[in-house]
Amino acid sequence: MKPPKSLPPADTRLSILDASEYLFANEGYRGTTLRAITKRAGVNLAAVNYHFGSKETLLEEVIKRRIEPLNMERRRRIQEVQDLASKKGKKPVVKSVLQAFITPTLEFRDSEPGARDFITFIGRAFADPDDSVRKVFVRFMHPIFELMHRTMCLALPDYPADLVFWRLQFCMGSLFHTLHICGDIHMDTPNVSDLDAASLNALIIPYVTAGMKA
Amino acid sequence: MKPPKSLPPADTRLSILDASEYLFANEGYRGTTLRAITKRAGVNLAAVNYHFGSKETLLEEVIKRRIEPLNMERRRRIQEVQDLASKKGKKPVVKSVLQAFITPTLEFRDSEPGARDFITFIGRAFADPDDSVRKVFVRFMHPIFELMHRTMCLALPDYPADLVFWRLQFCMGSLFHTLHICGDIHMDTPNVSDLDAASLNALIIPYVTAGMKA
DNA sequence: GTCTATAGATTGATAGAC
DNA sequence: GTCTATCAATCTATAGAC
Repeated sequence: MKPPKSLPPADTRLSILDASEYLFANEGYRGTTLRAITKRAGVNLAAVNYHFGSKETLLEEVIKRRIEPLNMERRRRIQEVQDLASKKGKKPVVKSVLQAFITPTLEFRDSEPGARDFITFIGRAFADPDDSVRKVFVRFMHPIFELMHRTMCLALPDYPADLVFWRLQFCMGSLFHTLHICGDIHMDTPNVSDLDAASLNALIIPYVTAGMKA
Repeated sequence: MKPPKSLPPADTRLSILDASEYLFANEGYRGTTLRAITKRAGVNLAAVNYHFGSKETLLEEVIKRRIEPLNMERRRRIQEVQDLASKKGKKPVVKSVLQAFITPTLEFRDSEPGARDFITFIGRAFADPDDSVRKVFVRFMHPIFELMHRTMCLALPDYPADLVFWRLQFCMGSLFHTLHICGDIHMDTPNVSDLDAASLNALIIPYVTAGMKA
């Protein structure tokens, strides 16, 4: 044990990121003021502009911090499903492709403190009325969605690419809706917020798999 | 033809409702200022508070105007499916129950000018970071969702009510996501915004039906 | 009912001392 | 790097003339 040196160092930059993540997820980007962020982070108001330059740059950093490792894992699993299939000279399995995207999303939610807030944020992000929020998320998600689409087209070679595109959109809709209703700290929706990753996964995978193959 | 009397009368109250609907859908409730509304409506800034009392009451009226007739039609169709089934001594058909909710939603979108904006608004509403928006929509939607749940439980008597609940949520997620990506005037998503009600219906119904029965 | 003018509060951002 | 103080712009809402 180190001897206690005055106050804990508490990285200012990190505190701001954590506080912003919580507030952006639960009050929205527009509904979150720099004053609310710095108060929650326990830092000075001017610190946000010193460390991040602007509220918009802060948004970008909040998103980037979590989505890059998450997308890395998604990409790894999708690639794995594709490689395993091609090694056996078979098509990828629809269910496995969907799991490669959805399961790490749900697991990430329970993996570390704060990640749950971010996942709620994702759930709202594509419907966010604020342009800047949607644009940042779309920019990060577009490549991985393209990969999903290509892989799913391999799994369902007889389906038109447009149909696969729309069905993937329906899957995304189900997932995002689930993520934000589970994260809604303001609404009193009983038996919704207390499900863990495994239970949600067990509920959603059979549904989207059947819909995709319909 | 009447002789032109100075300027067209242009009901102030109605102009405000139409302008608010458009702006709430496309810029969000928080992102829409009373100044933007009155400018678009071509009326004086003070008119909003004179006719509606507050921005929040205006929100309520914008939603109520469209959702009451829409929910009436949904209720009528769900009831019809249920009655027809019980008259034949059979279970309601899963696909018909889903259609009774989804099809009027999509048809409403193309039924009159402005309705499309409102449907986009619905698509975003349940993920809206603003409490007041979610609360108003939830209040209007809760009874009709309960009716859907009861009817779907009749259609799938061997499925636990909780499972039916979650699968209905997944259906709602797919529908809402579709509604707002189709209405996104800011994002450049090709071959998304130009689909009519019938095409969307033909895409989504087989998907949600298969998922529901999975 | 419609208008101008403005109150009163809040916002993101910054200048400058320490 | 952190702080106080403050600017300039914005917001909702209202008072009061017409």
